[in-house]
Amino acid sequence: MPVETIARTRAESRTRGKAKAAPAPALPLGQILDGDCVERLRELPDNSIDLVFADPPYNLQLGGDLNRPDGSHVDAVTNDWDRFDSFKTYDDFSKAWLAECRRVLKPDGALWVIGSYHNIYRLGATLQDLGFWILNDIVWRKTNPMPNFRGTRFTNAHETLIWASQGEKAKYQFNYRAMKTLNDELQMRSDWTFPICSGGERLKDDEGHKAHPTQKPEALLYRVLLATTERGDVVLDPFFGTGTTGAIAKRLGREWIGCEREESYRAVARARIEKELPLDETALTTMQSKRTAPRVAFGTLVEAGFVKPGTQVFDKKRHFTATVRADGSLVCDKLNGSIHQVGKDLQGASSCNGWTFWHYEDEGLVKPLDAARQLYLLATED
Amino acid sequence: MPVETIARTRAESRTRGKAKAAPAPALPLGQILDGDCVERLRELPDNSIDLVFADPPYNLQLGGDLNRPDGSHVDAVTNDWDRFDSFKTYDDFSKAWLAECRRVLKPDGALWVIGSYHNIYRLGATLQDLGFWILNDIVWRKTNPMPNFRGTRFTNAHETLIWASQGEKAKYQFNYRAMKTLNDELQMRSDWTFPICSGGERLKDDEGHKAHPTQKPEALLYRVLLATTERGDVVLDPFFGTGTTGAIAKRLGREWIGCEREESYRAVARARIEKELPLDETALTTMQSKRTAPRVAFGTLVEAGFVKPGTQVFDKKRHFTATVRADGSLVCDKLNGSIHQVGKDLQGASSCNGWTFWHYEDEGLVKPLDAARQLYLLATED
DNA sequence: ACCCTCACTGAATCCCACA
DNA sequence: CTGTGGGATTCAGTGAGGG
Repeated sequence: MPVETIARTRAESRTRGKAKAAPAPALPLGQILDGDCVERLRELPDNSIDLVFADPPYNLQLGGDLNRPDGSHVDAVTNDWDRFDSFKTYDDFSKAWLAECRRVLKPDGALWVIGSYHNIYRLGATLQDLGFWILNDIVWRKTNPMPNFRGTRFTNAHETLIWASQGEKAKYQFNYRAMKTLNDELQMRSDWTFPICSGGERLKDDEGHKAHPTQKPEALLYRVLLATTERGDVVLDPFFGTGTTGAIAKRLGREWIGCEREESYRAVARARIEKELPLDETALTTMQSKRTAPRVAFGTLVEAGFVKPGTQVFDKKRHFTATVRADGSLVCDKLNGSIHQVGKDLQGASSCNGWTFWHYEDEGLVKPLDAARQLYLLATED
Repeated sequence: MPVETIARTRAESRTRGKAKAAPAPALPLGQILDGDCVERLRELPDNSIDLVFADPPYNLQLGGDLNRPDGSHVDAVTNDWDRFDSFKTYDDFSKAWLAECRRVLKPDGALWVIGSYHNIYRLGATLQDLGFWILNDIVWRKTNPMPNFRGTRFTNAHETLIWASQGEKAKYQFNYRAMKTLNDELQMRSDWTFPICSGGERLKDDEGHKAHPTQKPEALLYRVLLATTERGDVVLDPFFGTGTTGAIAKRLGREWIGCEREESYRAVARARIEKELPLDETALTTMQSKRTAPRVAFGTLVEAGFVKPGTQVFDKKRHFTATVRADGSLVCDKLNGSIHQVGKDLQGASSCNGWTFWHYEDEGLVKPLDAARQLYLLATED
């Protein structure tokens, strides 16, 4: 059975009953609602949202100041919006906004929440109490977490996301194939590894201070939206902050609605999303492709002329350089083998994704081999 | 200095107030209590346990004859449970055994629970409600999880552990230095990677079927006990299963108590622990934190001639220079006081560790004062 | 251009013995 | 109980600046 047919059959068999072409006109798409999210959500119609992504206050309850061993001061989250008197207060708050989310979500919609050990057990229990059905919990492993400066506990190196449907029997969107492709043809697991949001991605105010204390990395939202929405879906973020959800939704061709109480955050988010450009049709189609993306061997790209034998490939820091041979193997000094094998041996690592490890130059730009694979997939699709 | 001596000295200097040498005679050390854990825990004295490790069941239908804490009978299979009823029952059950654990734990004891997204949010919220204070949550990343065969969700590749103390202000045992050593001199993080329990480690019955459906890997218990107990501590496991906790406790020189309702599991556990051999003294000695080392006043080093009065000391960048006086105080311009005080004032910092801040020259080499302290400790041991 | 050093930073429930 | 003060404690990354 041709893969395309399989895919179309699956698409046709879906019964989420979305009306993509004509979303309810009342929805304030592409807007950041101003004010308390529970109140503003009340104004939205029932059954109108495809996905909620929520990054609520964590209720950190920090003690005194904290200094690094070098004496410098740690800039902690001490904002008013993160202060709650008790678990009861926090649970009541959670129940209120989760219940509104549940109402505005379509029956086949789904919800993501993110938190740390301070609040995630409250949130998880509350959403279960409300009838949400947990599909997975996801661990975001930080490659560069803040250390535990006093040596008192384990380094808190992860945050937790919960993905839940409207109920045990409810349908939900999961783009299995897109996730498997993204993960080099292995099933996407429940542990995701990303750096924290820093560098150029971290939004700053005019004085160079971070615009928001807890800005999330775009890669996280990218994966969430790619995994659990379709093009044109409406994504709601009740704690919009500086608008990472909106920016990535726009990039991926999804509609979005945000709620945010702080005008300073809203202003940053508006400017940011304004600048964001949607990916073009072809890129989105590839990513979203309903056909089963065939597994592509590197050798196929060489065969097809997308990578020429003799091409020099190198890692990002140009510590290693290898040469592509006609059969799709690499050679570097005395080592030779697949792109994965050689990358692994050179680094002395236990494994290596050659698609992302090796790079080549194309029109003066350095690109990962994976870019060639995408081009190939684009060209051979029809 | 032999490590044993260090360890003994440090252990003696600790003030957690344990009575290691003579644990309460009533404790059934090295025994697997037969029956419902809530009932059997009631027979244990208050404040007698150092650590609880619990791997509670979440498929409550396993037992078949489940009783609510109020005594009413629940037939999980035939009763038409609604969601609320089922969560309520599970939460009541959790509350019952967690409360008993809380009672038998010493004030400075701690608790571990392990679970998956099915039950961990209930457990985490319940233990918080009871007053336990979460110290970390830990993600066990499985190197070889069961794939999601139907491609409907992310591969569920982890389980979650929660580590909690008796309360916000309560003390707890954390062997920071041992963990850092175990992790190649980097702080141990909150994500741990282990394979699932399989191969020779997986206990089988006579017919080759696995003896217990959820046997945990020994490596997991090894790290838990190494991190949060001392030698001689009493570890309680209320859901003992095939006794991984007991086996590793015995191996690591910890005392243990188990509860298990199923005779078949108890039999497997007894045989297993019987065969387990404790590690010897030398192997059990772990890296100790400086925090537990005997305290040496800087003046003692001056008295003992390890640092001569009049010695010039300076910070690493030689921004500051001070002179050692006969009483072990430093003087620099108009400032004088302890090595810590002067370092602190000179930098305008909130605190300063003079041992590592100040340096001196010895045979042409620049060394921190801490080097002199180490020499003194070596020379004066025993 | 490249390398090296230094300064800075990130959702953090972050000390403890002794007087 | 509180207050005092000794002194233990950090990883990956970005970016600026100098050589």
